[in-house]
Amino acid sequence: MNSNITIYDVAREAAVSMATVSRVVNGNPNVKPSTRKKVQDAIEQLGYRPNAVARGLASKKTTTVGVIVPDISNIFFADLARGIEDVATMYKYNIILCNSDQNREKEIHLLNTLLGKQVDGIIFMGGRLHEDLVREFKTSPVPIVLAATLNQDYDLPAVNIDYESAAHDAVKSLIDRGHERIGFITGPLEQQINGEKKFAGYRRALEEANLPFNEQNVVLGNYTYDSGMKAMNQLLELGEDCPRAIFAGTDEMALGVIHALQDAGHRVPEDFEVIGHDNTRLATMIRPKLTTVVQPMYDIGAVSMRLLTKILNKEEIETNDVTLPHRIEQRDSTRP
Amino acid sequence: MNSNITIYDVAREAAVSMATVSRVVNGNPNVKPSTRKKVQDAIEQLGYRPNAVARGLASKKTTTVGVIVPDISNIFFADLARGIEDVATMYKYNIILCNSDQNREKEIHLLNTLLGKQVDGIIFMGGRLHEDLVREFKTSPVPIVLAATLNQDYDLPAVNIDYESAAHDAVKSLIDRGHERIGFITGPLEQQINGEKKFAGYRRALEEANLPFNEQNVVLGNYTYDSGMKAMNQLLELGEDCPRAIFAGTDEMALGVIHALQDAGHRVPEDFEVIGHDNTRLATMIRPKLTTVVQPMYDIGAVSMRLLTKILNKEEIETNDVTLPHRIEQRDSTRP
DNA sequence: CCTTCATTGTAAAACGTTTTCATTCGCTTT
DNA sequence: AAAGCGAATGAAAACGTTTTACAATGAAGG
Repeated sequence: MNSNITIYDVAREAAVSMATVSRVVNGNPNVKPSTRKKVQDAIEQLGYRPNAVARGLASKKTTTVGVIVPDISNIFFADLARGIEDVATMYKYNIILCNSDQNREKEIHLLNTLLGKQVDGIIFMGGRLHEDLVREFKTSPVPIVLAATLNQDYDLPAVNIDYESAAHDAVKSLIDRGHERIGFITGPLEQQINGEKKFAGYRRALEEANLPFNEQNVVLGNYTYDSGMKAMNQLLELGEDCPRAIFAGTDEMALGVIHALQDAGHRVPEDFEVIGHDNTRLATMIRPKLTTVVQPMYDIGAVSMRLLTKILNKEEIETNDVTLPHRIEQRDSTRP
Repeated sequence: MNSNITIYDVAREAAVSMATVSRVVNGNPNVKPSTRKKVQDAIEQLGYRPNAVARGLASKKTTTVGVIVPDISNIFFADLARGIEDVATMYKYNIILCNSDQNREKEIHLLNTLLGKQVDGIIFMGGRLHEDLVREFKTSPVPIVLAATLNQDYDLPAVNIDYESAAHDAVKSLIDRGHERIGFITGPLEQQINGEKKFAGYRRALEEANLPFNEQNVVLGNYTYDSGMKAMNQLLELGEDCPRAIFAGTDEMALGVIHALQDAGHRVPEDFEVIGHDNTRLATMIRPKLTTVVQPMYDIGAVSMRLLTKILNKEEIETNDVTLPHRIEQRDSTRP
């Protein structure tokens, strides 16, 4: 309809130059009110809609940022993405969303695609940061911030919670309830967040209570419900030695744990206590409701995007590496 | 690093014209192999990365499509989005993702933003299509396809399942089990999908079985878990008259229903049978596992995007209005 | 009434591609 | 050897903005 009408048409209609039209479109104050009015009327009349691509070329700003997540259909990243999008909207940015499936080559490819599209910045989420990816990040022509993603050297802008401490708190709360054997169902240990952080927190809590670490109590999952069930069933095979308190690395796995337990005829929290991690909406959609570590995904997304805007605007920044607070939400999968 | 090097630099380095560089970058066959090689080497050497914005301006194609969803943090739309993104990637498109919150003004605003960004097409999801939005859609300079979204006149490209029939089947299966009072927990009736389709299916199933329609058996929810609980509790207040079979408009509400029932000391499926709708991943994350109508969200997304690419490529199209099959996934919230 | 300095407006040069059209090149064909 | 022809290349004009460098206008100061 109006997609073929240009700034030049508006200029002609309003009998001014295109620079003037550009000024009014961009809110430049150096335009006489009467002229502004004239131009606005012309815009209205013609149904003019500025071409963002041309604008991007001329100004070298696209008001678009790239977002790379492992998988948007994962409730966890979906929440994060929503946080990002909300503050992006607030600052007039749009989001190009990409799924990486945590695949290193895809990640690099997506990064290059996004840079080719001239995004003004990028927000990245991923489990493991390969060195070559980090290298690319560091030489990127636009700022990149990590959301809920650790990098070895902590020298990239990032927003996280303190995973070590969160895991520690969760496990300690279980210990404080009198448990001596604590199961830990974790995601892949290659991922720093599991292997270095949550796991360390688990061990620290044990040590502080002078409890022995027993390898058979930690079992690997892959974040999914099914893997949580499977992991719990594996623990149950320990028989007498099976831990009666479980800390699961994600809520979804925790649900699997609880159902595996219930399917085997056990009661939660009477026979077994379980704590999850993330506080996704799932946590309240199960009976018993899940006690869980709250990782504020939405906030992490929002703060990441805000941090990115700060960098883009060259605002003063206290710290590049922000740590958001966590806490444990007490529900019914642990005893009061 | 390389973001300032242009096609012109490559041309100089390879001692050819920029037109030739453009040719090799775009895979134009009319380039002598030796020249092609020379250019590719220069590209490699300089780390040249084509500027998609300039490209978009010159070619009037951005290989970007806009996606408008009510709320990406909703598992339902997240799945859909993943389907869209996957086939978009397949066809070398990127996705600009926007949340509308089903807000009419936001929807219109987003549409205009996307058109301003010169997307090649748009995929839209939303509950209710206001007339002015439909008008904008019809005059849009780029194709728009509706995903899991109805429009009154069925004259826009769209991908859906047959909601009326799906609801009918669900309710009929309940009737076939001997129920005479069937509860229907629905989303807002202004939304065509509920008010016209699912509701109609519900009534048709009743009629076909010569069962009376009773208004008190249908109660409104807003798609959320909590609203499902609340709705069920409201039904329970009917006491003796409370239906013992419930059809819930979404899985999430169905979970709420089941938990409301369990919290009140009832057993599912022994005392009450429940059928959900959508078959989100939630369906298997509850005990009893949820019997539900499967609406293939991922597929709807994927097919929508595929349809869009067909339109963009001017491929032959059988029909603009595609209906995907549905079925009922039998699980444990209904008796065998 | 003439300077001088803001204030507004203009013209034109970027921005980095694609694309059109013309030209040149390297071979056959005659 | 000339002509012809398709393939390969190049020159330059879009594409629709922003931005820069100026010019014109008008008001204020002397």
